[in-house]
Amino acid sequence: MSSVTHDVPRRRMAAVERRAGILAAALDAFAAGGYHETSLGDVAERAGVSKALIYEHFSSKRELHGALLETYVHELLATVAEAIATAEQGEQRLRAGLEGFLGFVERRRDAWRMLVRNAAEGDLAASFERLRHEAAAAIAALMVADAPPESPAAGVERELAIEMLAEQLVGAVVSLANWWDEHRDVPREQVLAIAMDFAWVGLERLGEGEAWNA
Amino acid sequence: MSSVTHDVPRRRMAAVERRAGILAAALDAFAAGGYHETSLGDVAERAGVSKALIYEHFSSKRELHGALLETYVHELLATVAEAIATAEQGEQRLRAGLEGFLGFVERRRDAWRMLVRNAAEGDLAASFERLRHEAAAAIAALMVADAPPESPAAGVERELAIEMLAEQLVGAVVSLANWWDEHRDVPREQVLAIAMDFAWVGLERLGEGEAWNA
DNA sequence: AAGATAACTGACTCGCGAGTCAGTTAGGAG
DNA sequence: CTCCTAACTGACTCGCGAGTCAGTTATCTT
Repeated sequence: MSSVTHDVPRRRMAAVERRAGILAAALDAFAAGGYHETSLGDVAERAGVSKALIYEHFSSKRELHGALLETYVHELLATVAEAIATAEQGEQRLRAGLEGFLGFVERRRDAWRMLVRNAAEGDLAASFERLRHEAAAAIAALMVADAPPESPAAGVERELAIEMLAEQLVGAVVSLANWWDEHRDVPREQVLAIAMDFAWVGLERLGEGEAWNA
Repeated sequence: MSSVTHDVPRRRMAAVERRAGILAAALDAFAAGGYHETSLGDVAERAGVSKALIYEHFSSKRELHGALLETYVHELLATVAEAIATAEQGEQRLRAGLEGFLGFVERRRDAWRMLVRNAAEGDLAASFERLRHEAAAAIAALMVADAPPESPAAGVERELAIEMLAEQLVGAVVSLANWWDEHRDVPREQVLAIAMDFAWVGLERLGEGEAWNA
C-alpha cells in the first residue's frame, strides 16, 4: 500500500515558458467557453498549475484575457494588412485581403473563436467592435479612393452608402468565417471563391462595372 | 425632525402588470449590459421592486431572461415570415423580408440589442445561433427553389455554395442593422436601399440575371 | 369592521470565483 | 555541499450575486 508511484514531480520551467503555457491554456479555455464562463481555476487546471502562479504572470483575469486579445487582434490586423499590401488592383486587393483573413481563421482557429466568443458583452465588446470598425473603415477608405463619384443607391449620401456597404461586407465575411469554422472540411479556396463571388459583385455595382479595375 | 414626508406609498399592482413591468426593466438591463453583467438586483432596482418579488414571477434569472428571448425571437420570426408571405416574386420577397426585419430593429430597439448582446456566450448563444441559422436556411431554401441548377462559383458544390451565400447574406444584414442602431438618424428606406443593393446583386449573380424574376 | 388573500419586503444563507499570502522546494551559482 | 533565488503551492479571505423565508401591509370581499 505504500507503493506510491509518486507521479511526475512536475518540472519547473523558466518564467517565459510558463507564461506561454498559461496563455495557451487560457486561449483554450476562453475559446471554449467565453470570458464569463471561464474561471481562473479552469485555466489553472488546464495549464497544470496552481491558480496562484497565474498571478505571478498576470495581475488579473482581465489582464490575462487582454493579453490574448491584443496579441491576436494585432496578428490578424498585421496579416491582413500585409496581404493587402501585395496587391495593387481593386479586385486583387480584395482577394488578397480575404485570403489573409481566411488564412488567419484557419491557422488560429482557437484565437478566432475566442474573438468571436467575446464579441458581445461589456467592454470586451469594445475590442472586437474596434477591430470590426477598423476593417470597415479601411474598406470604406479603399472604396472612396477607387469608386466613381456617383451615388450607388438613389437618395443616399455617398459617404454613408460606402460606410454601410463596408459594414455589410465585414459582416458577411465574418459570418462566413464562422460558418466555415463549423465546416472545416470545405477547403479554403472554395470559401474564398464564394466570398469573392458575393462581395466583389456587390462592390462592383458601386462602380457600375468599370472604374474599379484601373 | 419628526416631519417624515413618508414618500409615495408605492401602488400595488395586479400580478400581470407587475410581471410586465419586471420584464420591461429586465429588457432594459439586459439590453444595456448583457446577461452576465446584469444582476437581478439591477433589474429589481430598475423595476422599483424588491428582488424577492421577481422570484414571485420567475423561478430564476435564466427563466426571466429566457422569457424575454423567446418573446422577441418569436416576434421577429413572425414579423419577417408575415412580411415575406405578402410578396411572391423573388426580389419583392427579399425586399419585404428585409423591410420586416428592419422594422423590427427600429420598433424594438432594446429587444434587438438584447439579442445581439447575448449572441456569443455559453448556451445563450444557441438561441441566437438557431435564429440566425433558421434565417439562413429559409433563404437557402428560397434560393434552391428559384435558382437554376448551374453552380454559381467554379468548383463548389451547389448546395454548399447556397448555404454559404445565405450565411453571408444574414451576416451582412445583421451587421448593417447593428450599424444602423448607432446611426438612427439615417432613415429606414435608405438602409433598406443599401441592403437591397448589396444583397440582391449578390443573389442575382446566382441566377445569372434571369430565372429569379419568374 | 373583520378577515382573507395576494402583493410585497428586509434580512438572511450559501456557494463560487477573484485575488492573496505564508510558506515549500527545485535547481543553479559559488 | 550550501545558499539563494525564483518557481511554485495550499489554504486562506472576501465580496458579490442567486436564491429563500418569515413576516408586513394593501386592497378586495362580505
